[in-house]
Amino acid sequence: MNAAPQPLYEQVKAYVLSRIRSGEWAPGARVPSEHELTRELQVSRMTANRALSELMRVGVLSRVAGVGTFVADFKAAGHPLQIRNIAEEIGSRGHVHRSEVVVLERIEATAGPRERLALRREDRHVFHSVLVHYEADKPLQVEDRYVNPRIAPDYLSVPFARMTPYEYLMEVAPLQRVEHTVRAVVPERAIAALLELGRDEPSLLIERVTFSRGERASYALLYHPGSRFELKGGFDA
Amino acid sequence: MNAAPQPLYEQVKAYVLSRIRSGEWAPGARVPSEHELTRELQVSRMTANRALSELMRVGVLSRVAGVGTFVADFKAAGHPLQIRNIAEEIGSRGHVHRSEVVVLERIEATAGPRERLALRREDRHVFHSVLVHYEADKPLQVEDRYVNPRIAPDYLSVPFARMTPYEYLMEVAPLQRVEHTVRAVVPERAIAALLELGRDEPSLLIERVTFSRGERASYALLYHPGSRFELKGGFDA
DNA sequence: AAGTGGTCTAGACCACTGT
DNA sequence: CAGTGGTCTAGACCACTTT
Repeated sequence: MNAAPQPLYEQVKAYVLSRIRSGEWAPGARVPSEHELTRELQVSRMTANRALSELMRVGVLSRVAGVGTFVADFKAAGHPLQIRNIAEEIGSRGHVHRSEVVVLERIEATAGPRERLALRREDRHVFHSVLVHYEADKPLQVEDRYVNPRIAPDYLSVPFARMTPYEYLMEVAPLQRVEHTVRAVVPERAIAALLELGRDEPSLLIERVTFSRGERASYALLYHPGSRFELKGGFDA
Repeated sequence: MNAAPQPLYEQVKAYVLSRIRSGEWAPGARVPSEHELTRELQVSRMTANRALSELMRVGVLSRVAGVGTFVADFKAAGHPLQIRNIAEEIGSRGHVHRSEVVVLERIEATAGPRERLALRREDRHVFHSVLVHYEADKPLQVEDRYVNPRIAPDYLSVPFARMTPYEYLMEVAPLQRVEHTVRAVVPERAIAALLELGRDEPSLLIERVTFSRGERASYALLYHPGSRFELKGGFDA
């Protein structure tokens, strides 16, 4: 995987993340202090500090000066300014990602995908997949995706048990541009059921069109439970 | 060496940012190396490193080991979540903006604003305003805002018939940083009524904290009708 | 060879928290 | 009071790039 050894602080991060992932350190639990890590892992305090600080920055840990470091209560948060692989995002929060394929098919292109993928008249079909992504066994995203067959002709035979559609598309089609729209909606019943939402519970919907090699590669509707998902961002003026 | 209010590395960041803002260091220009900053600003190399690394992380600088540090090229595409004045935004769509003040008061700080504005113990009160912004006579945003009195002591006497809270705050407090969170919610009844929403209609909620002069200036809850509002963005990879 | 950023150490002082 | 995280220093070694 990576011939070069990881930096020490990355090893410390991995150590902490693995303990969180295994459930050994549950949300709210106390994490060893910098001083303790210094002794346990034979690293300097600055190195322990860097590891814990970075994990705090990405929301995995919560630190209070004078008190200690704790596993953060998890609240799923995506970054509106980045496109991230949801599997990676969940992993970086110290949780297990799992996905289920609900639909994987080739269909006649309907108006919505047709328009957003800017299909030509002779393109009659598109690939269509619906997956549910789970974070710690709770549904976090329903991914309703339409794929341009010109870009990914082998889409139907991708082993989605082992990789996400996002990962596959990144492999076969260099990402050029992304456009997205964020809305609050009450999803239709089928989507709500997959997200295990109650009646009239709101959902954060991200509509995303990706471009590759000058063409529209994929059009995805990403539904998230309003109660468990938020987009975070920030910037300096 | 450090009796200043801001940490040293923040001062170094401010130093670099001010030179970039003034145009002295244009995009692509070389920024002093860590070693040079060490001499120029009388800080240790680790401190200079932290400042430059953090500025790289947020996209202001670009660093290449063995080469140097440079001012990053501006991104061609805008951020999906820009801070915009809602009055301007509505105006740019060719519609009439109008707003109504529902609440304008000084209240005892409760836990939410207290935490998000990082108020000190001696700060007991905050300013609180609720406005409804209309686009072509339809409510587009309910702005529920808490303001740090240290930053805007005259907030209660601002003529909000003529300017938005956003405009006023931009005048009295230079905007330094913004953090926001986007969620899909069903708003409480009072908010829903102001937005003229039906029961269980979803709303896109933007929570926004603004920073000025190193302090948290304002904390706003911006509710939008899910059926009539969306956030759009895009960028090139 | 000289300069750069990336990392790491072993100390240090501080403000704050809990007991 | 002892423990915590936040910050800071003055060194150090490394891999890398440019001259």
